[in-house]
Amino acid sequence: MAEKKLSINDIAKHLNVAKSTVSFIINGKAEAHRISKEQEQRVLQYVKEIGFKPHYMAQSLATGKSNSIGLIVENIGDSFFGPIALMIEEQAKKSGYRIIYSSTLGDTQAALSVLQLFRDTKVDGFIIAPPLHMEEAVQQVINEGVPVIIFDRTLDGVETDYVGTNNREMAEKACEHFLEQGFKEIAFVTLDSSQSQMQERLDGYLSCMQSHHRAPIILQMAYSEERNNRKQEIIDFLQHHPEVDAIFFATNYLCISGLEALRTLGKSIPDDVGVIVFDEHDLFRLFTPAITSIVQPLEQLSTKIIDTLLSRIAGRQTKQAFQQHILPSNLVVRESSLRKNI
Amino acid sequence: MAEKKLSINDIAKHLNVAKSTVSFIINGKAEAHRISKEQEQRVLQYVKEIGFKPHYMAQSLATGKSNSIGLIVENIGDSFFGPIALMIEEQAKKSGYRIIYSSTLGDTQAALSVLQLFRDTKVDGFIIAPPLHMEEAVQQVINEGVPVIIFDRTLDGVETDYVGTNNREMAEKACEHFLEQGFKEIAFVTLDSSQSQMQERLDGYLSCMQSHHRAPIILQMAYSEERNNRKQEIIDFLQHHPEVDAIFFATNYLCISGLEALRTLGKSIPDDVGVIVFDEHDLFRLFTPAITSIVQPLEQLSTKIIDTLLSRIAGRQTKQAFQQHILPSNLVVRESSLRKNI
DNA sequence: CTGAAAGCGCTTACAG
DNA sequence: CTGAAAGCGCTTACAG
Repeated sequence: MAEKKLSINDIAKHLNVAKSTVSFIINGKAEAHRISKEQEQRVLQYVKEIGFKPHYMAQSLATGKSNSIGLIVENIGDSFFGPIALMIEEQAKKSGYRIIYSSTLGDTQAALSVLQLFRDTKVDGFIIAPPLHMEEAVQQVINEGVPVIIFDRTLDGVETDYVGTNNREMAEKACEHFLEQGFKEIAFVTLDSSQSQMQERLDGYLSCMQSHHRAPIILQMAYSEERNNRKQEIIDFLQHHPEVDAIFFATNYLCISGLEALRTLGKSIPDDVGVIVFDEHDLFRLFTPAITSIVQPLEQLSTKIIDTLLSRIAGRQTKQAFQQHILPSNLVVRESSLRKNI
Repeated sequence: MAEKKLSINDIAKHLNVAKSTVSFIINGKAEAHRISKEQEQRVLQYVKEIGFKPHYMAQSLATGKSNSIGLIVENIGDSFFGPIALMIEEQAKKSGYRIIYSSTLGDTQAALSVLQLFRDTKVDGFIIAPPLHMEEAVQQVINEGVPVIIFDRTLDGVETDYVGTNNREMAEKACEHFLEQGFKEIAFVTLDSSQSQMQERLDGYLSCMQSHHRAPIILQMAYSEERNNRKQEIIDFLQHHPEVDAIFFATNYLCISGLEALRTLGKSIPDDVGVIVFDEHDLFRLFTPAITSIVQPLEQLSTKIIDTLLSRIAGRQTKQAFQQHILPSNLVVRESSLRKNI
């Protein structure tokens, strides 16, 4: 059954030409090497006939290119990273690149080891939403000349392209919106993470509270927490803070746990507690009441990420300075943040 | 900056030993080749010192192994495939395999071309949730001796391992549950796809209806349909079938569109219409009312898929017959399928 | 116990 | 216009 795979060598022999001639023709460099049209046709014809496909590994070894991109995200099964990964893949495919991915689940060790693995694989470029403490390792990759795009959260002191959203501004906007609607005691439920996007969201919240002379009420949780523990932790928090009449969740999964907690406590939204969440999810659109969300422009983000990377790989921008691309999100106001009787 | 990458050759030269000796030692075959402990220590020590990592591509080219697995799913951003991909990756990582993935979005052409791409990459094995008409291409891969695990839907006539769930049985069970709860006119909303898992779910529904002498009411939609069109199509369908008092959705995304449709129509669940859906989603747990779901054992499925594949790759099961692993799902009854006033 | 050599399948100066 | 040859970095019979 298993037909023997033919090589460029076999073709050369069969056709009585040099290996290099075949190689040139296959790679569309026939003209550049002034190979006769007849030769070219003959080879192309035969290549098609036997369905020859070059051996990627060999090609990679010889050229030093792998035609693959390493994608390192937090969780490929997440409603933020999943769709982004899908779109990035679609675009990469058009340019002939494969995606090798890995989910870190926020674990720095895991991220470091997969970064090493991908380096060994000689990926042509990286797209990374890094966990904490990746600065050094990522900088090293960049120093080796491999293009890296950082997204979703920045990496302090690392010089490379970044794509993200206006976290601080949107958080502030969400908070202001609560106040405009007459909510007074606004809690912020977030991760105990010093990742930049989390810090920015926190900053936005704090800044709003401060300028309105209100005391911040904050719950910070571990990323690794089990879903059930998260729910319980939120319940405890709310019981210790009965004054809270609005909650701003810093991520979609925190909000999901939060909605479970509110349900358990029998709190009604938005009458007892208003809700806003950073990031979108099918759940938030369809929940009763629908949840006000800060929606990131996933498609634009993906496009910007992959375009920037491909340009770097192609070397078109080698001299261009690294850029910070901030694509603004959108506050989609739904029922959960509207005071009915204002 | 970019330090020159050292090769096995450099090591050999530096240490004054043969390349092969270094290779053997690095690959733990020192003993088998009766290399002296001192040599081994000396080499290992130096390897560690300079942080040498073998070049994967070169290794692959020489051995014919790539240490990577091709994962082809419908949509990596989906709440079924996303989590499965995450778990498969976690497990594969432990055994030193990378995952290269691609989403087909149900498009056979896309799937064929990525299959070819992965073959050229010399992946060591495939995990595929195939779209239609992949029989021939997949069989060809198998014939070349590359292990393939098919999951979620079968491929007619293709001889290989399969991992899936008891679609037919669960669909029947869901339908029976509706009837027990006093629902009479049960509609089935599905894809117009002849994929096996869809057919099995349809069969289960039909069989239940038949044995209770009820006429089936079916809506079949295209996978490629835009979300908004899907919603509208469901609205039209329900308006043409005012008798419907329960809907069984064949997939999670169909149900999401369905919930939007019901909301637009102002129908209340379960009083006007009961709802059950095949597959789980955060939305279904937290929706008001919570939606009864058929929950697949994602973790078990992932484990079975990757274990089976790794065994095949290791050649441990070459002689073992191909197997059909059917892991049963669970009908999680929630509010949406309970008749309040029965 | 160890080393020289061929080979994996390609690319690319270089020489004619 | 075309071909012989070296090289990418590894592995693995084979010979001593």
